[in-house]
Amino acid sequence: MNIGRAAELTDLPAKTIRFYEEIELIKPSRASNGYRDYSDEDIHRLKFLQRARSLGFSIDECRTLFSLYEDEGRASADVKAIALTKIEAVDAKIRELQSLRDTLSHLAESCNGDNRPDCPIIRDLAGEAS
Amino acid sequence: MNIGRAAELTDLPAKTIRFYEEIELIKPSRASNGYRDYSDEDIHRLKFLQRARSLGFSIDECRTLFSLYEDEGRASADVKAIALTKIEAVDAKIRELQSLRDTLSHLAESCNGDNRPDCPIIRDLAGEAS
DNA sequence: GCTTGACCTTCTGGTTACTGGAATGTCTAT
DNA sequence: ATAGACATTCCAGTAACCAGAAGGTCAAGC
Repeated sequence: MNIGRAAELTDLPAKTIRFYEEIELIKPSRASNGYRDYSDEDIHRLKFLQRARSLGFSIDECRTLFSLYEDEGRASADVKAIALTKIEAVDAKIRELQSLRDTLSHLAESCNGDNRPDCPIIRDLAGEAS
Repeated sequence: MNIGRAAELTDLPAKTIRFYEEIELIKPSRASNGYRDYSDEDIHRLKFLQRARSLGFSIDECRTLFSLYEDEGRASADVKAIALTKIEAVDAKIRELQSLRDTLSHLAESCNGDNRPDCPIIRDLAGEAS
């Protein structure tokens, strides 16, 4: 099937699908007219990618997940380890953003938000003690 | 003063300081030997940038904050609006990450993490119903 | 005067994961 | 024959830098 149909089925933009081919995540065959021709197996891989990416895994992690997927002798511990590492990274990011959020709200709350120029946010950025 | 000293004072890598010049956030003068020469005012601007970036403001937002900083007739409401918008964006990102985290922990928890190949995480990615 | 090492310069290319657009070719239907 | 929807490749741009190469400058020590 053509790339347009593959895009529909996988919820991925055609551009992205071509990109995945360029970085060798998939290797669809070509029809006689030069158009890419996606098999059900290709679609399956693309869906796998779509899901993994939406779960926050990087392209490189997707490669690893792919190889585990294809490895019938895999240990589920290896897959779980990747997931746990990702969870830790997400947690760290959340903590970072929450701390950011706290600082920003403190600053915003202390600002009158009126017509006058005096502003604790600007003072903070300028390094002046509040 | 030289870029190395500016880097020390502002907690920014020299590479980053050169980059900020390239995108015209600062315009240090040059000494006769061609070396960049940073004034106290330059350092002040760099520190402002460092702080604003660490608070999560984009380079473009930094430009706006700079112009507000320099505008003696600014309304603090304008600054506050930027901060509030940023807080909303941070909140949205946090919510997104938390939802991600939930999905990932569910998957991880349901995985034995042993030597056997059977793995609900892989099954999920492969689109198989659990 | 010469060397060494630390510092500076510019320039190019890489990072992540795409996205947009131009120029061109193909298919399908009227 | 022509229009419109699709496909192709290739180039460039996004955000905010970082790494490294090739080379110039400076201060200290011998």
